Amino acid sequence: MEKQFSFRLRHTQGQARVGELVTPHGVVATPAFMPVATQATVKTLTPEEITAAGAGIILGNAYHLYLRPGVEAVHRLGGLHRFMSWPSPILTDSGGFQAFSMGSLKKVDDDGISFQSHVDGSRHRFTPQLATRNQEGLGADIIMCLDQCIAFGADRQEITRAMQRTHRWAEICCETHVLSDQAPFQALFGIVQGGTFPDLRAESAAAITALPFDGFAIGGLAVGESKEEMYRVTELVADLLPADKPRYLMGVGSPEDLVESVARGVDMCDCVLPTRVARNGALFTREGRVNITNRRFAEMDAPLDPECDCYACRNFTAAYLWHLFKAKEILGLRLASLHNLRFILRLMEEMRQAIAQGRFDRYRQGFWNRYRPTDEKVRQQQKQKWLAAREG
RNA sequence: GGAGGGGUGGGUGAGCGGUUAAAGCCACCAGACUGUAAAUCUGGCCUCCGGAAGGAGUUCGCAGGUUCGAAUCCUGCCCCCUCCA
Repeated sequence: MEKQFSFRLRHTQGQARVGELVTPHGVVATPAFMPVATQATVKTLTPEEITAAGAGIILGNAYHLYLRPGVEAVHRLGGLHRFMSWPSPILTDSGGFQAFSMGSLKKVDDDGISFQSHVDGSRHRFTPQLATRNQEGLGADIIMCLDQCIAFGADRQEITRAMQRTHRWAEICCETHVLSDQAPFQALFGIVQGGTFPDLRAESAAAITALPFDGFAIGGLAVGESKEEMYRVTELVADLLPADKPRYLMGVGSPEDLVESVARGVDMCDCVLPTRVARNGALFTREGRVNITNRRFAEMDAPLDPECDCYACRNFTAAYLWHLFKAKEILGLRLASLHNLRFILRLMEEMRQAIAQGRFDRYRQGFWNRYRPTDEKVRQQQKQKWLAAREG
């Protein structure tokens, strides 16, 4: 049976590209941002709301769904789309990233990842085969290879070993998936690793693009390196990926990073940032991020962002959002999530349009003329503190 | 009228002679969050100087006293609460 997945490149301007992902659940315009629905839900939002915000594809997580409610359960309940009542395309992550983010609960060897459930402490093991079968069982439109993600700061030897494992696992995922009866309905993406070492990235890109993948992801970024480094590696890898396949930069999603990634030829991104940050009161505006809990919003009798067309900004004042957050009302989390998602998805729409019309450079410049990102030093400091707090 | 308990920083509430400008929690003020162990975490929060380290000055109902030293002990006064009449 013929593969029900393809990628069509429509326009390019410089490195930036506009295209379409054709999947069994519909066509997605790229560059696309995928809101993250880790546990079969984009936290606080309904599928209708996510769609209304402009999302054409979302990301689910095979690690979390494997643990709860279980791949078999989702399968029996009609697959992930039906289970969560999401009609559009879904991409699932393999669980490789969890092995990175869950610290002491996991142990990686050459053949897979052994880990303890963060839910009940039970012991499990993911191999490339199982990670692939899990995602086949969930029924996503696009599934990801199991890979090993390494934190920034690891030494070259460790990065190399993780990269080599990722390559070996990629072969196994390909071999496993091609035999599946799901193969015609699912795209399989490989993941390039290699940290911030240019030669390792090149080596990884060569190894991964040699395999019969439907698309290619850049993994192992946004894990602590500076933005300059992240952009540098993104550019380097994107240039080494085939032009006729989609390129997916994993885990990236601040407004400025999306603009810079698209400028370097990235077609897909996903990120928890817009929704997570929203739940903590940080909202995107054209000028940068603001904390809605700040005193200055207490009596602002106007939308947070008058230029925003999201449900929250069309219907409520900043003062009301401030109140909801101060009172810890659930609606605040929902409206904030809706706003940030709409901000990001609109940014993507605007970029697609700008590229198609050959004015992306100007658009990008216009973005930077207004947008002030968070101070890099502050980010690094707080990140360290966050990690320390989680350990202790 | 009789018996007892208590008054601590915006709130609550530890402390009961020095290591206490005074725990913790809440509130308040700010910051962070990038393939979600996240509606979480980190700072600040008497006043003044300092970016910070730190320094100086005023604090534990009010007024006296004991002591080298008091939120902590003593005396008086003012409030509050519980039980019995």
